[in-house]
Amino acid sequence: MSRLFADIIVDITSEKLDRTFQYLVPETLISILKPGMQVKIPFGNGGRTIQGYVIQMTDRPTYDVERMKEIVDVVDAGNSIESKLISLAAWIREQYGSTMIQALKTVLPVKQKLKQREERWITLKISEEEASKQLAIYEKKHHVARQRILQAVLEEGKLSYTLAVNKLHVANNVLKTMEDQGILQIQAQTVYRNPIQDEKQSHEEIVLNEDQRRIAEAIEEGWSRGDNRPCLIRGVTGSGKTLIYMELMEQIIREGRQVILLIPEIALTYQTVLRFYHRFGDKVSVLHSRLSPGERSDQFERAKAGKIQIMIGPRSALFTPFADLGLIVMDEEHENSYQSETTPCYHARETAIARGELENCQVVMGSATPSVDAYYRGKNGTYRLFEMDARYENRNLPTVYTIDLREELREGNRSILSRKLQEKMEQRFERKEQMMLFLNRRGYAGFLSCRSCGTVMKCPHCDVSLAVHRQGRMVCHYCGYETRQPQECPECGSTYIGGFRAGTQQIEDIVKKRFPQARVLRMDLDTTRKKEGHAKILSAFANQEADVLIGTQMIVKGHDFPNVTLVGVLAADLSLNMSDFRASERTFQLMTQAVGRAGRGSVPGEAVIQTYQPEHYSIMAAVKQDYPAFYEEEIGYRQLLSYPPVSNLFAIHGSSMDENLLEMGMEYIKKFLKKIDGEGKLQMIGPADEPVAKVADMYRKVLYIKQDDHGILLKAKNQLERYLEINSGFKNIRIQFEFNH
DNA sequence: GCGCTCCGTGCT
DNA sequence: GCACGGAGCGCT
Repeated sequence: MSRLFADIIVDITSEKLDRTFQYLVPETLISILKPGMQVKIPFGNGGRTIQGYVIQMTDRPTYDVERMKEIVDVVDAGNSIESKLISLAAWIREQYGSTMIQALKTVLPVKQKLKQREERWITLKISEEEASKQLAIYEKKHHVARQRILQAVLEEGKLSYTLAVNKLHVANNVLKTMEDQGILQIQAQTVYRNPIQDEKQSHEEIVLNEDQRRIAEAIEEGWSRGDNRPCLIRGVTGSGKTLIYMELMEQIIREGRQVILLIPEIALTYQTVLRFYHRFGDKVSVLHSRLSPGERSDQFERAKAGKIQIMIGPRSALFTPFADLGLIVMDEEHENSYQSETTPCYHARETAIARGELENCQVVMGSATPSVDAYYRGKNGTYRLFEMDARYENRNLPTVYTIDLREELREGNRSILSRKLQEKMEQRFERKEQMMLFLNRRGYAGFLSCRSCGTVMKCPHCDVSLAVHRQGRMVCHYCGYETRQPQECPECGSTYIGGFRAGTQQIEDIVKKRFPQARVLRMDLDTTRKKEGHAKILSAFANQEADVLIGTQMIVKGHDFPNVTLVGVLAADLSLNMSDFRASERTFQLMTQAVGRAGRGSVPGEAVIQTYQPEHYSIMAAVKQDYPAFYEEEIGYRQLLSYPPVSNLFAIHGSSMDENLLEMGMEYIKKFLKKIDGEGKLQMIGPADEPVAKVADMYRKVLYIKQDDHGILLKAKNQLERYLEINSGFKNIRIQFEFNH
């Protein structure tokens, strides 16, 4: 009879031990033991017993069986926070395809060495006079190391410990002895940084308006009768969703439970956090990307110890180890920063709901423009859907002008600024009001369109636009279809045909040339690369040090400038023609946000949207700020083409330094999937090059699989995982999985 | 993370 | 030659 072995991870919180160790499974545990379980194992030479997590079980040993130790026992972790988070890691692993270690590391952050945030200082404990005497004694005794150190402390007064050891070559034990003798003092300054500065908590009474109260009460009423479905609030910008969150949070805190508030990284500004701090005081803590891993685990420790009740942060805050988590709030649910870009590629929305189910906690999401996925589930009853259409303080919607760029060209205006936009800009300069010009450019692969009739070159098989590559090639990133770039438009025959490639820099030049008096600020990757560059530009603009702010997506997300009364969208099509089935959705969201930026103060705002496709539903709906209209159109297309959320799309991403090997590997994967899929249930597209086909010398390909039933896809994924593991041919290919991304 | 071994250092 | 203690290693 063959023996059973278990790969066990010993202690995830230590960097040095983030790998597995193999143990024998005793007879008595064979039928009980499962991956994810906590076990007691002997570890190290001292024969001590510690706890570990079973990652996977196998009958093939990878270590000398003679030297292998046996699992002692299974630990009943019961309801501990760790065991809940480990179940969540197991869920992530299953859903998104990664190793258990990767999943565990995502969920339980690795502790950094303590020394990183500890700076030790050496000072004199005796008077300088006594020190001089001591120095003479050392000289006599030929204690050179002690002489050196004492001399240095006498001169400097204060000496860094690491400097003393490294530069002065003084051994640690020497310093220890001198400390013991009462000559030196070694102080460790542990820097605990609370991200929020101490500010006064104002207990101002906040009153919800009728709409807000209605929704808050409805949600709470549902909870009280045991309805644990996630809640989705669609409320137009300025309808006061935050107040509803606060009301619900207050309720949960009163019950003695804790809350996680997820917000997109980009919205994590001081002002946002301050609002919650004012309301909830030092119960609140904040995570953000600037925190070092050590500081991050500090925050998690504080949460675990019950020192805070509310954690605010980006998607990783989702894994805060609260003992009795009662509510996860997810603001701006549609934001794509909720999608993890590194393995495991989890989505915070789905993962939040999974955690909610595991820990019996509620999930509330909100957005002015919910993702089609979430709204679809709201409509079909998987989520509870609440809608608010009235604007808070009854501010008016901005007036929106749609400009057809084809017409502009026909009438002889080749500038990127339409005549309407120029006219509106002129007015703002006269009235000393501010304006924003928004270029929704993302990625580098441009598309090709006819400047005369607006026709966009599309893939004949996939209904996505073709991406322009070098040497006049056009490629479909979904199926790999490739064609030569035409010299004239296939629809109207015009030769005025080209890719749209203007950047923010060019636009800045054009604006300065047209309006020499303009004070212009530009915000894009170049100008925000420097530390705090982002905040500097925004505050300069807020202080009205400039009239025009030109930028990409980042300028339209969550920043309120009361004096901005005009927003210009330079080319709405740029995000519309990305080769991606979510292009329309993203365009609608961006347009809606952009338009929403105009007129946040008392003066009514205006917006100009320039486009080659003014009749496109996502632009027409954005102009009217009409989410339901957009959704109805969009879901129709998704249904027609079997895209998520109606169907499921499973992506297998492969990357390798060796292009041929990668191509072969991806074909093998396809063959394997065809083999296990006897009835032809899996609809495969590709393999094809990724939109960016080569990154840092790694070639990248992708294979898509469509299937209505998520379960069938999961099964195929699990079988494929086993296949990849067994076949050594895949050693030099990195395979990543993604669901519905 | 923890115990073990190795080795530099201090002292006689 | 011996005692001490820190650094680094390996743990299945």
